[in-house]
Amino acid sequence: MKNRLKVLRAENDMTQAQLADETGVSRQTINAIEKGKFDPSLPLAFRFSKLFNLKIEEIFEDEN
Amino acid sequence: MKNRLKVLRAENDMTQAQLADETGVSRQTINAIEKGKFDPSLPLAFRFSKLFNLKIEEIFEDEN
DNA sequence: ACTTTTTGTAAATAAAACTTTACATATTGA
DNA sequence: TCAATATGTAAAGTTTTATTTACAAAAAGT
Repeated sequence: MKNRLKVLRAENDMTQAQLADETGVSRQTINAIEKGKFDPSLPLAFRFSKLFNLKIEEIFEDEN
Repeated sequence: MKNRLKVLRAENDMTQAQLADETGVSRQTINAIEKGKFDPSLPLAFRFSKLFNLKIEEIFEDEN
């Protein structure tokens, strides 16, 4: 599962720590997701979605 | 997190076992998600989405 | 009424998501 | 160049998602 979090952060001038803070997870979790170590839970995906005003499908791409 | 899986199954005339089969999880997992015991992972949410040709947001509703 | 199919549920286990602490490296900026 | 901020990563632990086996109850079909 690919994601555009790094770009979205850049566009919104946010650090990993800020994004973590706004979505209620740890900075390491954001880093791990950006680095593709694991996928976020569905609830967390919804929080990204609301924060960036984008559909989940516009943030995450299910490869395969 | 609410979901419309039960209704979508009904509309598509599927049993929990069939949905489980088509999305690659166990029947108990489908039952638990329908009953609200837990939320699906993001990858599983994408599989429901593709199967029913609906956006994740049209299947799952993030209450709160 | 009886049988088959479907749904609900439970317990034990496994796997994935996420936390905390901690430290190392990279980037920015004074 | 030095200090501060941001990012990458690792290990150990907790929580959440999912599996397997198994059985009971409800619904549907004959």
